[in-house]
Amino acid sequence: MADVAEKAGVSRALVSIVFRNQAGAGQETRERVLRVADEIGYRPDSAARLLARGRSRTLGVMFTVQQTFHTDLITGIYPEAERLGYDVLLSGATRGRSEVKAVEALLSHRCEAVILLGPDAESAYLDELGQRTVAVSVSRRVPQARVDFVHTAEGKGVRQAMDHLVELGHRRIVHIDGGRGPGSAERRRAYRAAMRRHGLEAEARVIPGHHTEESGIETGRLLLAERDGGQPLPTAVLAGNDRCAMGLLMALTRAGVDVPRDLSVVGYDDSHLSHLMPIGLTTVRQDAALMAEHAVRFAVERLEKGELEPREAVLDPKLVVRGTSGPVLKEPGPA
Amino acid sequence: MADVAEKAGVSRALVSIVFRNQAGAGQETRERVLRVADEIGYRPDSAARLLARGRSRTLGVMFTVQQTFHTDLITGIYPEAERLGYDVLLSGATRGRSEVKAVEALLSHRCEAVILLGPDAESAYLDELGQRTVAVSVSRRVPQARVDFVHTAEGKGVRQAMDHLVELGHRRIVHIDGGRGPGSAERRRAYRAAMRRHGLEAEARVIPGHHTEESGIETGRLLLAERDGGQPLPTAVLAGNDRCAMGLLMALTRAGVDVPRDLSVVGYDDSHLSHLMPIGLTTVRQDAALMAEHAVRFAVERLEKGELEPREAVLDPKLVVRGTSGPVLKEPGPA
DNA sequence: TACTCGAACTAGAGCGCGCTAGTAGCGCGC
DNA sequence: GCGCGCTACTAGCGCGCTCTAGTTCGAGTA
Repeated sequence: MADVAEKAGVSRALVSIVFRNQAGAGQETRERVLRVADEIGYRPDSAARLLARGRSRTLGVMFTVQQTFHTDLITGIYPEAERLGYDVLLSGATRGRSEVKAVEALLSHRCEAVILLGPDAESAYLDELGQRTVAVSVSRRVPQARVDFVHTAEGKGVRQAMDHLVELGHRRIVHIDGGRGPGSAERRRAYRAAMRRHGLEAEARVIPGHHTEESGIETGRLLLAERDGGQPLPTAVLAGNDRCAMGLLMALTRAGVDVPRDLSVVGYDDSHLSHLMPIGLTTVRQDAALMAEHAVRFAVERLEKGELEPREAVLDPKLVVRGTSGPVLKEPGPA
Repeated sequence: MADVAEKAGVSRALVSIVFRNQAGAGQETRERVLRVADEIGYRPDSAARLLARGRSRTLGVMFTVQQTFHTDLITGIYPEAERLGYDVLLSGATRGRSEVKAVEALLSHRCEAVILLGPDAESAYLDELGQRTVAVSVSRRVPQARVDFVHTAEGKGVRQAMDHLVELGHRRIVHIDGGRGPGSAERRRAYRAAMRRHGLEAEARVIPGHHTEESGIETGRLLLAERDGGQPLPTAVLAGNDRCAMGLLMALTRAGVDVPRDLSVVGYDDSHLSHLMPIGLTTVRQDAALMAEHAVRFAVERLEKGELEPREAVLDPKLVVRGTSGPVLKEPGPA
């Protein structure tokens, strides 16, 4: 910085002003400083900057590396953060790297707030985190903790999906749940409620699963095995999320089951995977861009408006009917 | 820090020593300092630490948000970096956020080196980057640039795949390439060479594509349309990567084409997607963990051993035969 | 006793910025 | 001619830490 100042024939302070885009520098000087900086290859050192300023204007984002929906969220976080003048740091949780570790990395890099995408950590930890810093949880509700919360109205989404299936004549509708994954409990509950509401209580069946392709495949195998054992296939499956639905589809299609003729499949998320299949996945759309926007805004507002109470944003999901759901054919007689 | 020092009755320097776990402090004092720090809730400020130390011991990783193989690499980068005592910062390129922007973010956060996963930026930029800092390119060869390079021997991988297919009796083998994606040029060249070597020059056909599922689906549609127009399907397809192979599989399976009976498909990468399909994707395995390890090690060694020349690591790919490749049935007569 | 030596500790400069308080120069109105 | 306000710029302190070059002190050695 001193070099730039000298070479441009100004003081360091002026260079600082130029780089902060602040008033107080002539147009001509401004250009000269920028040109010289470019020549030298100078770039403001954010460590020093944030030390001097006392603020880092940086948001940390914790995500799970393999979750495709998280990448959709990240795609939405960047522009909104930039719009509000914040930097974004990513930290991934992987098999060998726990969420806690990922979050600690963010904090030690001086993030002012952390945005947690579908966190799976214990609520006690999340609460403590919320006390220590500004935290936003996306998708995962943490009832007692001091964290903002952004999610879609899971119940509403499931209800729409179920109404859609029932309208198509489905009765044997199975739900693969997402274990203790974010949103799973709500979806499970809504599924049960919908079955009850449609008088299908007796048919209700929740198969334990996860939010992964593997889980879908496993369930597919299970259902096929049952069929081969004489038990009829369900006519529709409501999967825990799109990845699970994808796995299921692969397993079933592979075994000659025609989707949606023999069986309808509905996913959840509308992650970018959903468009991929030639016939498209019928799914409950969570607006990732909008969720990301809310998460960023919550964090920034808490940072800038002092001690706000944590808030909650509930977005409306929307059923997107594509090719994997269709009317029930004639019910085959009891096997 | 000054508070801690005062309350513990020592100098700030001593507190610094304790927190850096350095020699030069008595056991008793050490404990007292730590206890006091805990009471006050003191945490060393990494910004100041970084500024004072002049080194951040942080590696920046630029990746493309939707590329599943990148997530495999990231999973491998974390543990190796930790082992060598380095922090990792992630920065994603997305639709609205160019690679350049992602890299600049890393640099301004004081990363000492950047690891670029399958970079797509112009070589001029990469070279400039290599001059300015320690840079490692994974998968993408940048001939003239001052960057380390980690990749798999693309030619070898393709050759193995092609030998496998030819051995199974395939002759009409088509290659969907990856455009100007990392490794694509090498794979394309190796495909052509293999066809020539097997005397199949006349059958060689490269269909332009990308490293995405969409591209596979599109190609699937194209091939099906050609079939419906009277032209026979190829008997095998070598896709540009796994994602492309996946898209292709979905399109074909969906249309009633039996893989591998009617057509064999081979992918590239062995990303975690490959295991997913019930029959498994035959693919060329790139060892993500090993690649990640090399990339990290290159970066760290260049950082610590002064002005080393950029190096290149070529790993051996390995054909993984799973369920999507099989022997050619009787060749149907000319349509 | 006089010294050496190492362990335990301290003073204080400096890392690269931002920011406050200031100065220089200039056109303006009265 | 004077004060006024405005723009363009500068001096220099301080952010919270690390690190070098010390100082102090007690034990060991001749």
